[in-house]
Amino acid sequence: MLRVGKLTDYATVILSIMAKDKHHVFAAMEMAALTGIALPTVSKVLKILVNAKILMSVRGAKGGYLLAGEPNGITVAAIISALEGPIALTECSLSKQACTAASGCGIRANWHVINQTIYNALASVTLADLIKPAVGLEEAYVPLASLYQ
Amino acid sequence: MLRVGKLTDYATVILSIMAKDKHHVFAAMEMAALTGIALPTVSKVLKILVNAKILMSVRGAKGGYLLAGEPNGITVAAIISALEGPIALTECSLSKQACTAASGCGIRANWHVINQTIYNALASVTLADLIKPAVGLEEAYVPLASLYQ
DNA sequence: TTTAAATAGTACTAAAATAGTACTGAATTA
DNA sequence: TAATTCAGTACTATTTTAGTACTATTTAAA
Repeated sequence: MLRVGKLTDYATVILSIMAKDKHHVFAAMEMAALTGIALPTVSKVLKILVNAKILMSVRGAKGGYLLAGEPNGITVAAIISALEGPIALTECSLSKQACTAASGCGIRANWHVINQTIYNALASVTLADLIKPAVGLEEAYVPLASLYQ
Repeated sequence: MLRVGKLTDYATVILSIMAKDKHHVFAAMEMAALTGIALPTVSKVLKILVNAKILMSVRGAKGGYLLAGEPNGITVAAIISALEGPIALTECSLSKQACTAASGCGIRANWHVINQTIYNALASVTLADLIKPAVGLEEAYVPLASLYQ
């Protein structure tokens, strides 16, 4: 439901490995070996992360990649945005008159609130949190409905 | 980023229209006219919603569709699940030894927490909320990070 | 200075998911 | 019994995503 692509998944794994050894410069091939992901694919993900300024790259022999900042400054929202593109909700696919007449627009405004809320939530979790041991699921409850009361 | 398909979008529009006129039996063709969505597509969405027990159907002449329950009992999570299938996170796409060795698994557990949290949040919003006027964005802040402290 | 190692960028191909359509069958009402 | 309307299935086309290939550029070391 919250569909994130495989590349995003790869990115979190790659970044987590880097976060645990912050000053090590990882070559793409090294990362491919560590994760089991094919080299061209790892390479693609790494390039995307550099463009998003989440990673820095060092070119030439002995080059590679390393985190551009501290793990607690890299948010999950930033990682997802880098891989999945700008946060685009479903754009209005109804004709404008149908939208207004059929009361679709008000719904969409509410959708936007929900999506923004979820984005904010993801922006509050960082790579540093991600490499901590997982918390218990029973604690993971955020009542979004309170926004509507 | 939180990508929901077009059909899910259609579903929210359709359900909102129905929620505003709870006892009216809407024929598929009527709904197509109201929304501007092509009849076969509306029909497809309606059938899916019936299977998910979000809608009831009345067959035969003068038949159609209507809500199976009260708007405040139909959650956004239920609507999304109906259209997008069971909430499937990205399944582990790394080899098992790489996963364990490369510390990917701990990350995935954290992913699961985040996804579950977002699901819970969506489960707290109902169709009744969705047809209310939208709330201001500045209020829409849910600090997920608190889970990690 | 040359060679090897490594990233940068672009473009392409293949596979998967999604959206939309068509058609046949079954139920209900008039 | 005829007309209306939903039920179900299967199919096709489109779009998105994943993955690959290739060339250029940069840097370290021999």
